[in-house]
Amino acid sequence: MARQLEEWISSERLEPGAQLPTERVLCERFGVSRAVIREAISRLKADGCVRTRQGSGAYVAALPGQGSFRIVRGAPEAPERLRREVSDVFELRYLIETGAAALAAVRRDEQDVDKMRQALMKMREALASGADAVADDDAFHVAVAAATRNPQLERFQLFMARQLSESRAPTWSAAGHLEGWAEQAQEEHERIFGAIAAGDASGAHAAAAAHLVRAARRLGLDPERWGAADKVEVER
Amino acid sequence: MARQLEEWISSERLEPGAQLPTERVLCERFGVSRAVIREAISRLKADGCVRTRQGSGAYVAALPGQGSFRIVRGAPEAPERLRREVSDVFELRYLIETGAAALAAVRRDEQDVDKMRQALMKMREALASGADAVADDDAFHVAVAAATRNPQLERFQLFMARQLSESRAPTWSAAGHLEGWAEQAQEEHERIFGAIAAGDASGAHAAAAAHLVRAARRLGLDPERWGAADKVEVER
DNA sequence: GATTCAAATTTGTCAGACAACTTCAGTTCG
DNA sequence: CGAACTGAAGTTGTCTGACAAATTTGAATC
Repeated sequence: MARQLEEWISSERLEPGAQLPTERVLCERFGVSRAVIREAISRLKADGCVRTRQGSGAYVAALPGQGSFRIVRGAPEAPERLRREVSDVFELRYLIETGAAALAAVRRDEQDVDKMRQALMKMREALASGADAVADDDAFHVAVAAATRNPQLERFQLFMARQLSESRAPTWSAAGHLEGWAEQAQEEHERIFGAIAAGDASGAHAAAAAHLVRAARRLGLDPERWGAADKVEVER
Repeated sequence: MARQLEEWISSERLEPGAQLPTERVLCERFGVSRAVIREAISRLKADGCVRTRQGSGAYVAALPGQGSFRIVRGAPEAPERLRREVSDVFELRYLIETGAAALAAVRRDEQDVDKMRQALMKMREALASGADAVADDDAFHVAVAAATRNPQLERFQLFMARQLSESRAPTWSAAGHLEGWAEQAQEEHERIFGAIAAGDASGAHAAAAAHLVRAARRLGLDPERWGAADKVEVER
């Protein structure tokens, strides 16, 4: 229902600042009661794209999707689109996580290192027993983000981890263990950890980059062109 | 009100899957009517951290803030916190936009270049007339993101631009013109544009980095430690 | 012990009412 | 004539009570 309203607003090309029809009008237009309209509007308010003023009306604050960032999933009937989306998200991860690893290497303290070590240990155990360690995989990457001392970065990593935890499933599945994917991922994690613990920013950057590229390959994606993003002249 | 409920859920340490109290109970607990509770819950549903099943109840789907990413603003009475937050967001921008510029240099087509050129021209005019060109500043950065051919990246840029358009205001204010900030920004933009148009990935990366560092300085932030994020060994 | 069925519970929706606030036209006064 | 005041109309915010739809629960039955 809120979805319908949102789409209607989009289709109506209401620009920011424009006033929405009154609740009563919307009730008639959609053939529902005021309570339903109000709940739909409150969802739009939560999304940040509508603001209301008592006694005045409801106004468009921003276009849908700009108030908050969320990863849109392609419909399940479009596997090609989904593949493309996952690939795009991985590229975004590449930009952020490689930089985050480098920052973590500079700013981490003993507590951060401990958290990473714990996650690594759990993954090592899972590796031996053939168990599933997706949660620990997530925890490791979140610990790295937390070590940057940048809460915004940490929250973004947390957010992406949740959106992408399915993408880690193949690595830790039965097939993943057999193929050696889990072992390979573990090795990559250890290398990232080592560089961060040693305070080696460029090493951490490189290790994170290698991890992401290989993770993408394990998912059957094509990360060949990402490299352009860090062809940097070392100026310092 | 929804904010209160969300904080209550956080403070209650309800884990994903846990059931919320019934609406009637929440009514008593908060001393409001069912309609208010329902609107608050519908906001939480929009945030993706609560799901409801008719006849059964409401359940925690994810911890608050993980369903969608949004930049939380510190309360206006805490300028120090706000400064820190803006600084953190700029660091995030640094990671993403420098990489985006490099990718754009590799993937841009003639249409992308046109859009950037147009935004630049408008800013140049604004520079001459002393006008405000925040919108064109936004448009330029969005055009760069669009040129990466990664819709996720573009949407993220769009999202951040909206959150941060206030941070561009000082540059284009009357004071900004007098201080030469607008002119300085224009120069930086031209350099980014030149590198992208020429297909020079590392140049675009460096130009974007310089722009962000200087923009941060114009806001009185301290971007000294960002550099760690791209101390990369050039391996290729 | 397993199944079936009805009652209780819970969310979803509807309708009407009033309070709080905004807007605007008409009125009044300087 | 202009400005300030006034009040009515319109709009959102909240409350109340009711019923529909779905789920859960528990007792009766086989």
